[in-house]
Amino acid sequence: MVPESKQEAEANEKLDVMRHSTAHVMAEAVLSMFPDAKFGIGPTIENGFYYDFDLPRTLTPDDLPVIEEKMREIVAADTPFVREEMTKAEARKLFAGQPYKLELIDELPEEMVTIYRQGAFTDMCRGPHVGSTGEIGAFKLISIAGAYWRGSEKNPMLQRIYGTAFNTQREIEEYLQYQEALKERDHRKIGKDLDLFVFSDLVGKGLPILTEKGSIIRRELERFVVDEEIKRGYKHIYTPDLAKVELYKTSGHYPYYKDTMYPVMKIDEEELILRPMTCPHHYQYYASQPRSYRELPFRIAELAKQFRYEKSGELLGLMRVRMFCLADSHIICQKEQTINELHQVIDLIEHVASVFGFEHGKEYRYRLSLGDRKDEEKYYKDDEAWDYAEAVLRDVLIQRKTSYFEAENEAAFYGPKIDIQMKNIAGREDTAFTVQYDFVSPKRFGLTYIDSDGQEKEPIVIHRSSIGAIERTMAFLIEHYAGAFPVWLAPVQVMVIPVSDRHLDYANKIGAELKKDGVRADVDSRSERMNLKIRQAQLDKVPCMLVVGDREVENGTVSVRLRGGGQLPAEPFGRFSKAIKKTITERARELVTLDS
RNA sequence: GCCAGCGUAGCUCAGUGGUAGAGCAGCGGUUUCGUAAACCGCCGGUCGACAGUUCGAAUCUGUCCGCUGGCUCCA
Repeated sequence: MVPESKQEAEANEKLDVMRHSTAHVMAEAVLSMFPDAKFGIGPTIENGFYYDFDLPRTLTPDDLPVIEEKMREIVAADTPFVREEMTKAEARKLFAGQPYKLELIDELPEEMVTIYRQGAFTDMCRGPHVGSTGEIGAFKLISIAGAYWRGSEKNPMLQRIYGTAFNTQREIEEYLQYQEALKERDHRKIGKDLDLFVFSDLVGKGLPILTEKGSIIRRELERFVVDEEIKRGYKHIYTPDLAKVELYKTSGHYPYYKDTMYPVMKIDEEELILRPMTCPHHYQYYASQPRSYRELPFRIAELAKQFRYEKSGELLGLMRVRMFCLADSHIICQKEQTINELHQVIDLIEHVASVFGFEHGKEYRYRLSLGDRKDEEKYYKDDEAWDYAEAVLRDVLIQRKTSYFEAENEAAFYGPKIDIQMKNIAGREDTAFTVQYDFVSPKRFGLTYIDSDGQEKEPIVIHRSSIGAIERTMAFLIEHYAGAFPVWLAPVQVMVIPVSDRHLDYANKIGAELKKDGVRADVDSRSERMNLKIRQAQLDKVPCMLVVGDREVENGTVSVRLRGGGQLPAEPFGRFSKAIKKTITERARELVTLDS
């Protein structure tokens, strides 16, 4: 998101053209292997390209080097890319045996289409392309995947080949090495290495078990958010994870969520479901008594477990699960209070993000998620309310002078939202936090308040999550810190390491004192060498190691080794203890700062 | 859910038709050591599950379960 210079922009554009041409060369290679191949589309993507094919047999990874070899021959032959224009009628004749291309031709608004030929391969394509196949740089085919034609599961599934291309072989190697390095940050790998969470086939997929260490992190996050919200005027409550299905029919969620809800449980003439959302429970709390305008904004918050059926192929570690805990809230307010409330919500989210060290424009970006007036299946019908709500959210973002992007067809059924989008290590973007404007629920539930003029009026609801779904936020944090958590989140904050067994008493005394003060300190009392203990504490990413030997016992000091490898001179224990406690309460990201 | 690949000890992995191996971890011992791996020994697996082919299956086939990469979907 750093603005690129003119030269960079030109170089990137050139690279993009070359990648697109590489996709065409791959298509030619595939055509030579399968003369009956039907072609889908073959665009460029970040770092490479893909092409979708309908082939007489499924591809295996062994096919990739064969295709690559064929591609190299095409590049070596240095055949020119030839551009041609023709009428749609002519194009239909040319692509008579290509049903997918015919479909695309039919949908083009222009009368003329452009085609590119190179060697035996002809494709309908806007271009541009490199002059000839010899201009193609270094490339490598990466993987095979299934992909529905035009992205709809109702369409046939095509075979997609992903490839990467750069100007030089060296850049490819660097890129591949970088990809390998990213795998080391994958929260699933770190979760296993640091023993943060596990899965059991018997418990079920998408249902993580947090270990003791993982649970410490979660508890810290929960304490942090609950305290912060209570400070900011939220009422923190508990509501049941189950509800009668009628609740969700009343709320209007049922038709939109029935595919993602778990089946109804019938018991004693009642029909219960595991809740996919918390909102209707919160409305029932609000509606339990008549409300005055003096009580608004009425901010209800809960760490709410929610249950959603996600297709098995969509599950991803802690990032995508079937039961998650959302730091959820519903703010019921007067229409004229919404803008101020929205600012306060975003202030809270930005505060949380800054404590985590997530930077706007780097780790996250704002997405204004809009509805689609024409899609009455997916969105509640009320054009005027949509226009108003979208304008309010847009104004809030503009008032904050923050950059954002707009996305059509990403809203909730009850209104537009501002989503805080974060990228995971694999480059996939997900919603971390969300703020939603809801003009539907108050009507559905008959939520009202008595205004100062004694009239009964309809409020607005703002749905929001402050630290998002805790599982997902943990996943983002694990990847963000690569497992090296700031002290307040670290499962073990201090590891006391005696140099030899005779220093154990002193080590235990220090450990006990830290624990008494609420510091998560462990003593590595095994009969092992100090070097091994240091190594293990390093691998476990323990922020502070206190090495204690003869010198420390004698002087009542500790020798502080920091996770980064940095080492502080021997410190009086009291001074270290004070410093670490300060680091923890402040939720600082520095490991320890010793006052002079 | 769909397409493809994968599943061997707690972890990382070797073993491709003749009946299972390494390193680390764990356990027992020796060592008592100053900032990222001391040494010796031991234990550990119905090779994801179930069916089939075969004289014989970790290895071949089928079904199921799980994981990985995509597609679709989403906090």
